Amino acid sequence: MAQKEERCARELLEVVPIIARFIRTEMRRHRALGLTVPQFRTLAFTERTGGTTLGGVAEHLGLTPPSTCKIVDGLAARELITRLQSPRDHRKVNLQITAVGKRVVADARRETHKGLASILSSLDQRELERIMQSMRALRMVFIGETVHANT
Amino acid sequence: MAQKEERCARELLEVVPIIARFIRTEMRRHRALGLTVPQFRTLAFTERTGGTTLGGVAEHLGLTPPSTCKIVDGLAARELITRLQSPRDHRKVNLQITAVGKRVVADARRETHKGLASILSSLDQRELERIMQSMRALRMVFIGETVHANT
DNA sequence: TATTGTTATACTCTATAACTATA
DNA sequence: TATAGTTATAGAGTATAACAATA
Repeated sequence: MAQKEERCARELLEVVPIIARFIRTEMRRHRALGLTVPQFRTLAFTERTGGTTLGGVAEHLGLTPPSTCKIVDGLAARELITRLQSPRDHRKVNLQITAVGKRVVADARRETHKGLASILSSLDQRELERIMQSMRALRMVFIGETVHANT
Repeated sequence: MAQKEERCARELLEVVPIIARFIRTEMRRHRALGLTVPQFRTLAFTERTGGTTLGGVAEHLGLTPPSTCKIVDGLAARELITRLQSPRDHRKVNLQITAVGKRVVADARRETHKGLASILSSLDQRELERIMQSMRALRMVFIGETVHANT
């Protein structure tokens, strides 16, 4: 056995990169927004947590601190995020999404959802339901694996 | 209506990047092989088609010719692929996977499958079946969308 | 003139190594 | 001494624009 895992793995390896590329392109298409996927995820995480640190973002994204730092650099330069020394521990940096950041991430989310939904519209309700259940199952196992923490 | 598409889109937008990152990391982990995802996909496509052209790969990956050219540069430098002027149309370049390329892509595929399958092993048979069906449905709609052609 | 591929240039992602400031 | 973050450096992905060779 473990044969079904094997076949399932093959499907994921074929299909996930295709959808990932679609998302990336869609995210980039709306030029006024112009977010990359990690930038989008960083903004969304910072908003969802109501503020975090660089280390928190790094763990969420599964990236090293230097990589994360550069992504945050870009967001801070565009004033989508603020970066302030933590008063409790001066080594830490508190990240907060700005009002503009909130608007941009909401717009990017809406536009990307629209692009995805338009493709999904050719599937019937049963298939959509199945995909949602699959995504929930995958999220659980992959998030359990891909270190995570909110600091 | 269109509400289920919308929720399904949201799930995809959350979960796909996580799995994509896992695949990328897994692909890179086995350093002897050291393939990136587009390199892997290029090799796999070249092998599957029994030979293709640069334009063929570009369409398959959904990338521009210059981007594709650079990816092929890297593969050719490592002698995983050969690049020869087409005898019928001298503008075209025929790509062929080499023996070493075949070995490398097979190893990368096996290792990545192993990594994915080990995570999937915590899911039961019913869930795995559902994921496979979902992936097949998604592949159909996204490949229909993401231009494709084999030259 | 249109097509195929390449080169030039530029930006982002991502990593490792080395460094600064703070605890 | 250990931790949080940054800077330096480097390789790969990706795009647009400009170009060469061929049809």
